Amino acid sequence: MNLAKAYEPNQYEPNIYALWEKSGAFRPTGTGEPFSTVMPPPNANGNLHIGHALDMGLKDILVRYKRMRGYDAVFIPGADHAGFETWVVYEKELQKKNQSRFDFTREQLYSQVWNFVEQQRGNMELQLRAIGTSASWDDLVFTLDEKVIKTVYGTFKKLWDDGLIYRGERIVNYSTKFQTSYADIEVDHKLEKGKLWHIAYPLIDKIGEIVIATTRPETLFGDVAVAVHPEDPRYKELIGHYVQLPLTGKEIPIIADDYVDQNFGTGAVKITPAHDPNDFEVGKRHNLPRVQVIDFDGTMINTPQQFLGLDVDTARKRTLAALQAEEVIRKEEDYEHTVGYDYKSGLPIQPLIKDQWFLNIKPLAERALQALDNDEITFFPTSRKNVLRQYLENVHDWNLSRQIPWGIPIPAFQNVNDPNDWIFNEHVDEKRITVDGKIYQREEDTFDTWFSSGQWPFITTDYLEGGDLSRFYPTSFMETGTDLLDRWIARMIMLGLYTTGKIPFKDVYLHGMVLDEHSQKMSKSKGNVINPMESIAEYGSDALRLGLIASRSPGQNQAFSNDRIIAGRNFCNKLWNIARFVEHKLGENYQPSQPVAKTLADHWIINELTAAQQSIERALDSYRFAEASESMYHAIWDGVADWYIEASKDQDSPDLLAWVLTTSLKLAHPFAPFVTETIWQTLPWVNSLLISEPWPSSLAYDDIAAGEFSRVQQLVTEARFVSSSLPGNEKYGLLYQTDSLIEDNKDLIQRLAKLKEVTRVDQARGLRLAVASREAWLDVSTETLTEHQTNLEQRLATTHADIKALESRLGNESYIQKAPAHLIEETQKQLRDKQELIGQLQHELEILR
RNA sequence: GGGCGCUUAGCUCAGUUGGCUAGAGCAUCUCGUUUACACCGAGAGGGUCGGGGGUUCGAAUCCCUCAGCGCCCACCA
Repeated sequence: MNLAKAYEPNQYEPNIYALWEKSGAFRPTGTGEPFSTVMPPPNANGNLHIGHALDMGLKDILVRYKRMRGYDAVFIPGADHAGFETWVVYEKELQKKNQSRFDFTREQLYSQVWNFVEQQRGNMELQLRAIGTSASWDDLVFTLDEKVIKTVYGTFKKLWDDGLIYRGERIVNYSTKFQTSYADIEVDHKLEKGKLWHIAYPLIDKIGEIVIATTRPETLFGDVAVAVHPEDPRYKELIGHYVQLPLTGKEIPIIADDYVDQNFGTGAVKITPAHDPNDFEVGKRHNLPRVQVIDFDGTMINTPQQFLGLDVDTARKRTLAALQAEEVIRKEEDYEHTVGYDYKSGLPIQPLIKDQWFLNIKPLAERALQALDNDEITFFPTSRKNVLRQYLENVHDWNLSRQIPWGIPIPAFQNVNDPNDWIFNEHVDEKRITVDGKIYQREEDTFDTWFSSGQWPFITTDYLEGGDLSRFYPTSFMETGTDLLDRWIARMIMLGLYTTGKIPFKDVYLHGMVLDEHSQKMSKSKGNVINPMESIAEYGSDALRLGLIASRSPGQNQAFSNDRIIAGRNFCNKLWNIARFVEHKLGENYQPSQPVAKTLADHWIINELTAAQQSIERALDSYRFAEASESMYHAIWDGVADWYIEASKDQDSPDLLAWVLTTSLKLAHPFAPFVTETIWQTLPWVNSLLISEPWPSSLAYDDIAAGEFSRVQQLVTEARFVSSSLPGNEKYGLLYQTDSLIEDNKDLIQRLAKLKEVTRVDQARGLRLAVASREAWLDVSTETLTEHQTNLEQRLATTHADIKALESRLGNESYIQKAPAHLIEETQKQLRDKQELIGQLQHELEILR
């Protein structure tokens, strides 16, 4: 088969993927030790970004590697309904049509979004195929599949029965833009320069005033008290007295509470239970009323007429103006504090009171901490374990409720006659149900997406049901972005341990962000996004994968640019051309016999590839992807292409050449699946899929012969180096006296070192090559030789310095006593070599003088 | 206020428990059309591993300290 001169990935990739998929190669084989990894489900209606390509690439390398090593390997794919994310997109669609969520019932909205997602869902899955993901598609799970909902309800019920679920009125993080509450970790905290206003509240039954300090004057209308520290001498006597709230005339009490810090602000705090979590707690302790002045849509309510309906920002300005007019602002100071922002809209989060479902997660977190303490889960990088521990030690109750229709409905019903009577029931498609003669109305909220995602490993493996894939739980390898450590990894560990009693995965690998070439975050607005699909179209899927994993270490954000993809593309082309050479050399009908090493180069390349294989294994077994890929890259490019292929032009060893090609393809396959399989399919002697081939097995070789080839290399390298440093671009001849290595490899040496000829002579002349244990001269004229003298002198000087260093190391008694024997031996050998070299160089200089 | 990480060649980064002359890709310079590949080959230059101190026979690697940068967590108005 004639291969084109350059590898054109687009011509082959889709067919190769189809070939794999049709053959069933992605499915677990059922034999061997189980190895499993679960896909962090990409948004079903989204497009893959560069992070996904890295994410999937890393897992796919491992799965392909394990598969070849004989594991019963599975990569379980998924698709995420991405509750809130998708909802935000869909709500925009509604707005375009001038519609609002309030025009529809939950069921109507749910089915509308379902259709919306369904239309675009194929996209993401096609893209996963384009990046070469060898996922077991038959086992794909969508996060709204029935079995997911069933399992989630089961978990919810268990938590409910264990008394860990409660419904309560709390201050929640509320997005007034999207009209839903958030979990704590979905709030972005930003440090901001603001103001602290000191406002005087006049006393009612006494002369004087009390000055409070606040950053949020607009919430003043919701004030129900002023709190001071019980021991504060400034205010002690005022406790129990009343003040008049400016602008409203409302009378509110001065109360005492330990929570107040005497040293902050004025030592007097306005208490607004409806709009501040601390105040909420104070309010509960003192049995204060709650006055909500900011509505769920972000506008003012329950205020004097002039402020009604204003947005928070405007309300603040007008309030301040009004207070100014009443002359009650005593001071205005600059103040830096953190403000919570909606991670999606960028608008401030409002703390508002809402009835929500909470999970008391402390007991689950404690269990997870135990697992961490027992090292049941290994983290890559290890430092993330402490980050996770810190998070687990500080978790607060988890707000599970979301006020959006696109998600898994919370299976709870409320007694219409008794608001405190809630029951668990799965009939969420009915608005009202009757149980024991009582009528119950359903909860309209849905679950936080992460509540179901947190159960992903045991859902996708059907562990609770004991399904076909249940043997894969706990999963072997979990890999995702560092940003998901708390929102996903932590929850999977907690919910996995709680529900199954087992850790959900043994190893966690976290990758950093893929940044642009200037280490900036990629974003559409900056226009610095590298689109994986465009890269694939231009350079090929393998090129992208190779480029992404190069020089990348776990947990570290790293810059990325097209250069790396191009380097990957070039490597694929190199592989391609190796194959082209080999196939041409072997002929169209070649059928290999058992390969046996004959030439020195044969022994050497077996040694090289075996060493590379071992280093790839070591690296991949500890998830050092970049290192594994680098070993593979250099073994093939430097070892196979630059030396072995060149050598094989002179010394024929067809069976071994075939072995070298197939071994190279196998070693490269996890990293560059498409090009290796494409080549594999062109080999006249194979009738299989590379993806299902076993990992290479070793071949016998002779260490000494391999070492001999290294000596040829040394000679060649020296001849090249000296030739290139000589004036002009002549080809020189090589002269030698008695040297069987040179004698036996004349042609090879001549070709590799680009020599005019290699000749045996009785009387040597010219320039002696500085290679230990070799007697060889470049046949140069006397003039050239003279010009080369400074060169020689320099080498002599550096060699002297080297010898000195080695001698002093060996002269150090502590070194001899404490350093390992092999190191000392090595040092001694180095010294001997250098000494021999210096003898040769000195001899050369004497001749010149 | 806590925690994590980074500082190594012009650029972007590797460097596993301390141990060969500290590496890679890209970039730079010189030479080259040898029947796989110019998406190539051969060769070269370029680093006191952020500063200082310590432990050690030996430190980019471990410890202390200083400086600069980045990220995450946190309900003090």
